[in-house]
Amino acid sequence: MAKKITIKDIARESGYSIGTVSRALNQMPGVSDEARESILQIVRKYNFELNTNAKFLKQRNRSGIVILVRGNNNMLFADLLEKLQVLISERGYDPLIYYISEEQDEVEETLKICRLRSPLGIMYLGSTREHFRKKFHKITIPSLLVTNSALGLPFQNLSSVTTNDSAAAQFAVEYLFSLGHEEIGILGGSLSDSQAAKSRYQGAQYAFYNREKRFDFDKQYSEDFFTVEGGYRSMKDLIRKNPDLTAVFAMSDVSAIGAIRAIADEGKRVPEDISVIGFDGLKISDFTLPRLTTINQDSDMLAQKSVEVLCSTIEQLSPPVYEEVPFSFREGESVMAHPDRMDQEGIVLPAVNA
Amino acid sequence: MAKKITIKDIARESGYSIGTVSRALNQMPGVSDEARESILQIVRKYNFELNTNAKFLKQRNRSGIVILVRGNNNMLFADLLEKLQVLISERGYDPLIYYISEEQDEVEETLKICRLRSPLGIMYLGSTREHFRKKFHKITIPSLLVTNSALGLPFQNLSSVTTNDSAAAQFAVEYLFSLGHEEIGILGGSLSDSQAAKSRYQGAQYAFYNREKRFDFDKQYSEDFFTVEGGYRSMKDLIRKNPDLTAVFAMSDVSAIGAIRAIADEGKRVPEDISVIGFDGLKISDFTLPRLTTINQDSDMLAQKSVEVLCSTIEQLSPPVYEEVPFSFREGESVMAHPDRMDQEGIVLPAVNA
DNA sequence: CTTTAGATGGAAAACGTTTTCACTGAAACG
DNA sequence: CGTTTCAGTGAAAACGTTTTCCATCTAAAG
Repeated sequence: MAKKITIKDIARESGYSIGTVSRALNQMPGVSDEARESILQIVRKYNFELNTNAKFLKQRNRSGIVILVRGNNNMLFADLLEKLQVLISERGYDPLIYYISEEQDEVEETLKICRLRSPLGIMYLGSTREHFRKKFHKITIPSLLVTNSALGLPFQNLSSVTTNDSAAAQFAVEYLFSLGHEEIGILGGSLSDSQAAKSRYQGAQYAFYNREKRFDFDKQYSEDFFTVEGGYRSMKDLIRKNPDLTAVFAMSDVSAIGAIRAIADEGKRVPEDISVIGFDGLKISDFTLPRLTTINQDSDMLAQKSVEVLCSTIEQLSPPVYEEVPFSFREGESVMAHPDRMDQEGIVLPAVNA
Repeated sequence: MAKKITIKDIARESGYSIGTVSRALNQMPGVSDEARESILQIVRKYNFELNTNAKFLKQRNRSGIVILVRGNNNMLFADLLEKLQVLISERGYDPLIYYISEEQDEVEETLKICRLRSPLGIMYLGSTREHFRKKFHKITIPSLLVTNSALGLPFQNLSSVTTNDSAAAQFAVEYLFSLGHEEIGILGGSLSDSQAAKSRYQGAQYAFYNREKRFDFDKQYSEDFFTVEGGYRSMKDLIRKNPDLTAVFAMSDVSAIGAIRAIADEGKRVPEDISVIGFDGLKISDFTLPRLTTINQDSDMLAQKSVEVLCSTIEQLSPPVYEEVPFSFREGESVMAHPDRMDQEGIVLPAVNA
């Protein structure tokens, strides 16, 4: 490798000053077309590239937006990620994606990243455990939870964009009720760690309340990670605690897939013995056996709103926003009417209202 | 962000000079234990970290390694990504993740990224379409294909780390043969676009050759994207072309899941009517109905080797390396012996030899 | 002719490190 | 005791940019 060629060399050879070359290279105003052209020619000749370290050192990365993904098990994230990245780029920001594992401390990692890259804002995909809420005050740049509500949290720099989890969950459970199910189980992520889980749990509770049904927490609820294994374990747990279960609301599609496996391993069938409704609307769960009946999250709109909200809080230093995106319903084959209700007459679907 | 803290601040607070702090932080000689300890304490207190841009600017080296993910459908990638990122960080480099969609021109995108970030190297997750191979000469920095072989390509800066695709595919098909299947179908990604697909196809052909079986391309092969939908379509296609099929080798787990759905939609059962063997060993495919029998890719080792190879080519400008990682076999429930061969006696598993 | 304003371009100060060099004081040596 | 040595330290010069603040130069306006 020949000696590294710098902007200074370009300046010398072109006869213009360093400042002018820099401006020409960054398409800034204040450079005549003539100068620009002659500079670019020399740049091309030497295949010159600005040194990124110097560049970023100087401008202190004033364009980065970090997307922090925690625990990549959630397949919805993969979909969201790509869309987020594109939208962020389109707005002229620079998307920086980081993965951290479940074990790492998201606040400390955030601080580390901030120190390193000084981003303008941060998006969190999949996280608000208790811990996070306790330490978040350390973070002062505009932030956004995607998929977990920040409503009610006392942070002036933390917005959120979520599906209308509560309404969606309520719909899901009412749907099961409307099909004649009485013994309905709920499984999903940790209520204390995941705000999404909490909202969905709450929505489910409304459904019980509306129907004046009793909900026995110990016999009808089980929580674990939002993973296939988690769903599997929860379902096993539920069946053990309540063998009469005829329907289950799983708070994510992957959990549902694990749950379906668990049901099969217990020698029962889906949906004949136990109906399962999921949450997410993953592409893959439309191809499983049985096809999953599920609540569909609108990843396009989630991504779009997320970028919109974060950028506007960055640009205008506005107060936090808690946006909700409507859900939709996707009918598969994993839910059927309760055997006592096989007439199918008079089943009225609850309204899909976000 | 709480005001940016620099080495200067550490120096002031510790009472030592900037130079000493720098030496302490880089475990260089010439610092007393006492000074080192007292400096480190303050560093810990503020969670201070050296600014990489400044550091690398001074040292005249760069630190970025780009991971370019194309088409995020492949769930294996999510797993790999996190591991790659961690390993790259551990080596002192700076992982930069970019997603591009299937439609974008990966070479042009790479060049754009290079202009922006001047990375030291690039890893490609999931891509070597024809197009890529045609234009790759434009890229001159050390590169690596993860999961697609670059063996035989005429590029001095392109290495690869793959599972031993050919051997694995050969094993898979021989396994089906050993269970008495004769009418075996193959489905997967595009042979002209995906080197992985090509290698797996080749391996499968060896199995046919070894058994002196004829392979009728038109009736036993169908290709589509490496997605659930792709698998679904291919399987439909295969069944139409060859209704007597009793076993299928799917070149990815997601394809296999789509294929299983297609088989079900045709009114047949897996594995009673058609056996399906997959490729990847995704966690989720161990929970489907039926559990998928599959070739397991060792994502840990893939990640580790990838980082190792790319870093060493970066550091030593060494010629390209084409590393292969051994596969393993995971038995599920999606494969059974051919009805004519139900005795099960004398079935000898082919050897798992990568 | 002046005056003014708008382009254009240059000089130089950052940005946060690493590293060289020179300077300490104290221990080791004769 | 004087000299040498040496580990430990600090000061300051890079590293290659961006960016601010001026200084020109031109052309239009008065």
